[in-house]
Amino acid sequence: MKENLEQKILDVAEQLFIANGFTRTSTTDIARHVGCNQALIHYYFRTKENLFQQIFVQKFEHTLTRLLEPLTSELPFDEKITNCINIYFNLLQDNRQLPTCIINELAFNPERREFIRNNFIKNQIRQQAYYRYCETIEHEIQQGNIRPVQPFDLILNIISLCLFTFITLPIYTDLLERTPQQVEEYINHRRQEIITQITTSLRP
Amino acid sequence: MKENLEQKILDVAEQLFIANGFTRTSTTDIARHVGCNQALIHYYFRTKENLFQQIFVQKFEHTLTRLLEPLTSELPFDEKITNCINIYFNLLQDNRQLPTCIINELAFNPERREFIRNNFIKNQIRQQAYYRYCETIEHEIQQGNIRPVQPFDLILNIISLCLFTFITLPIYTDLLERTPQQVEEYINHRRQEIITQITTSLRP
DNA sequence: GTCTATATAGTGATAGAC
DNA sequence: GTCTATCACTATATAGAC
Repeated sequence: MKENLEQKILDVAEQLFIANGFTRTSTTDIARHVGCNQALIHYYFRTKENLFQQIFVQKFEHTLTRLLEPLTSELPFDEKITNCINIYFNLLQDNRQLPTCIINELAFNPERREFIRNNFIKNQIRQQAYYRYCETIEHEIQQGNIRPVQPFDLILNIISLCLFTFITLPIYTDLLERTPQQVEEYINHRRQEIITQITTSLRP
Repeated sequence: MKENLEQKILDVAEQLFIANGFTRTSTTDIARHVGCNQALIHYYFRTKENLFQQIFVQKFEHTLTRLLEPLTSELPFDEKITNCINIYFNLLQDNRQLPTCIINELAFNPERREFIRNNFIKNQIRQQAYYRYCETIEHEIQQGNIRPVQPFDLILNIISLCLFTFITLPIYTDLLERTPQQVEEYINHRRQEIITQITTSLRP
């Protein structure tokens, strides 16, 4: 039963950590949802911090990779941007609470930033992908296809607009009393608006 | 000493809550920073929740008002947008951790959204300011001065870009190992980029 | 590997002396 | 109004039986 239970703890913990954050999730909580004793959580992962970090690192790694993929696709440039935003939105629609959790942990916890800095920044494959993306942007600017913009700024603009939609989604839903269907419509509306917003802002 | 101490507790609590969030701040923490006993916090505010809510509501109210002000200024339209982003950036530079705290509390705590919904949404003065802003946008669109855009989307775009800069500021600083001076340069760079980004995206 | 029991520490909150 | 002492609770983590 070992393999199964360890994985189940990971799955349940992931769900609870993402939904409620690290401090709001207790090992007792996790155990109850798994259907086992609280001591077992510590048997497999020794500390709550270990358990969290394992999940966090895996999610972070995965997200970082997925973010860079659409930037280096072989599509023509204007389609590439649209494609990129669409992929981000698809990704976010399947992981609505993840960005809030990640940003939250990184914003409030210097040690977690320290950890990420030491383990993720110097990934060569990702760096190459990023350089390739930068070259594309500079090429498009030189060709006069888009306005002068720093590649890093463009990424920030896209991520800001996409992520913010989902970070504020519970707020939007509850404060404006939206039905689930209205929320889906809102997400797709924002998706289109952001595509328009980014592409029009890039015109030279 | 009453008046002074109560105010000092409020000040210290505000600082700690904004820096670390509600769950990460204990009343013992607050007392230690104030230089008094922990029981005193409860003497003045009875519960930690009370203390937090008092600060939170005041900050939220204040922020909401400040956000609407620049949208209804008497400036010509193109200056108005620039002015608006500049004011938001000034506001954020003086309250760098506030948006993370507010969004965090609202994102993870349904009761706090419920509370905000019941107490802040139906403010008549703010609603009038918002309607006035909407009319301006629609007028500019009809005149052909800007592209068709829903007023709510424009606000969301601006807020997304501005807030995200500050929400991710600790991450940017630590992960890329920026000096304080570099961080200030980055903020001002983003300020200019966002102004460019929004204004160019509005061209018809 | 899984359980019960427990050590240890921290929390928010209250009672009561001064 | 401010303090000490303490309660009731919850948390993480570990020891040890099975």
